[in-house]
Amino acid sequence: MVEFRVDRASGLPAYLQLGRQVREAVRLGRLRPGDRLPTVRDVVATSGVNANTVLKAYRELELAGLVEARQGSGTYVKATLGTAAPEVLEELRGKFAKWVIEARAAGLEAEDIDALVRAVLSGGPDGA
Amino acid sequence: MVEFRVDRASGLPAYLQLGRQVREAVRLGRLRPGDRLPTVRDVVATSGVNANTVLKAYRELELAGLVEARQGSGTYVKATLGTAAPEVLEELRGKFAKWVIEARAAGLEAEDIDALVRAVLSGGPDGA
DNA sequence: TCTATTGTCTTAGTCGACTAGAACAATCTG
DNA sequence: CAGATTGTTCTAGTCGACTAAGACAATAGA
Repeated sequence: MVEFRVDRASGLPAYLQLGRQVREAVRLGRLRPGDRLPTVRDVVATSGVNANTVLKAYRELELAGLVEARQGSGTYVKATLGTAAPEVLEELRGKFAKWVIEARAAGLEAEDIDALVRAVLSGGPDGA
Repeated sequence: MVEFRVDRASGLPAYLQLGRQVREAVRLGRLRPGDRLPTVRDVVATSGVNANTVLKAYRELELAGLVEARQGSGTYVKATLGTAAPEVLEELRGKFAKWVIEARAAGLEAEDIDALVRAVLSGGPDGA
C-alpha cells in the first residue's frame, strides 16, 4: 500500500504531487500492475485534500494509461514504467545512499545536496 | 551572471522558481556576495514573466537577508549559504556525475533516476 | 436482493499566482 | 545638471487550484 504525502507549503499543486508519487512508486517497482491505489476517500481522510483534487490526479493517471478506475471497486495499476531491473535499482540506490552519507560527512546540509544534485541532473550549468 | 530558466509547465509558481535558482546558485558558489543579480527588466525580457512576479521573488530573497536591493543600481547578493568548500563540492559533483553515467548505462531513464534520487533524499520509504 | 463501498459528477465559491500598463523614486553616468 | 537605468508601487483584471457538500452510478460481498 502506498502512503501519500501532500506538502501544502511546497507550492506544487496537490494533484500533481499525488500523480508524481504514483508514477515514482510504479517506476521504482513499489507499485505493480494489479495493485490497488488508496481509495479516493482514503486519500481525502489521510492527506486532507478534497475528493475532487484526488479525482483529478487519478483521472490524469488514467488518461496516461497508467491506472484503471473501476467504479465500486477501486483504482488499479495497469501498466509499468521504466525498464530497470529491481536488482539494478537496488544496487544504484545503495551507491547513491553512500554518496549522500559521504556528502553529509563532508559538512553539506540537505539543501547543499539538493542544489548539487539538481544542478547535475538538470544538465544545466556545470552539469553533465 | 546567472541565467534564469522559468518552466511554466512545471506547476511551480514562477516567483518560487526564481527564488530557488538564486538560492542554489549562492549555495553552489556561482553567486557570491557583491555579485549583481539580473535586472528586473532583464528577467522580464528573458523569461517572459511579469515585473511584479520577479519583484516578488527578489523581495522574498531580500526579506531572507540573502540579497540587497539598491534602487537605481540593482539587486546584489549580500550573504552566503552553505558551508562547503568549493573543492569539496567539486569532488562530490564529480562522483555524483559518475553515478548518473553509471545509472544511464544500466538503462535507467531520466525519470527513473529522478525517482530514485528523490526517494533516497526524501528520507522516505526505502530511503536512508 | 440488499447494503456498503467506491468512483463520478455538479454547483458554487474562495484564494493565490500571474498579467497588464502605467507611473514614481533613487541612483548612476556623461 | 540631464538623461538613462533600476527598483518600486498601484490598480484592475484573468485564470487555475482548491474547497464544500451533496447526489448519483456501478460494483462487491453477505
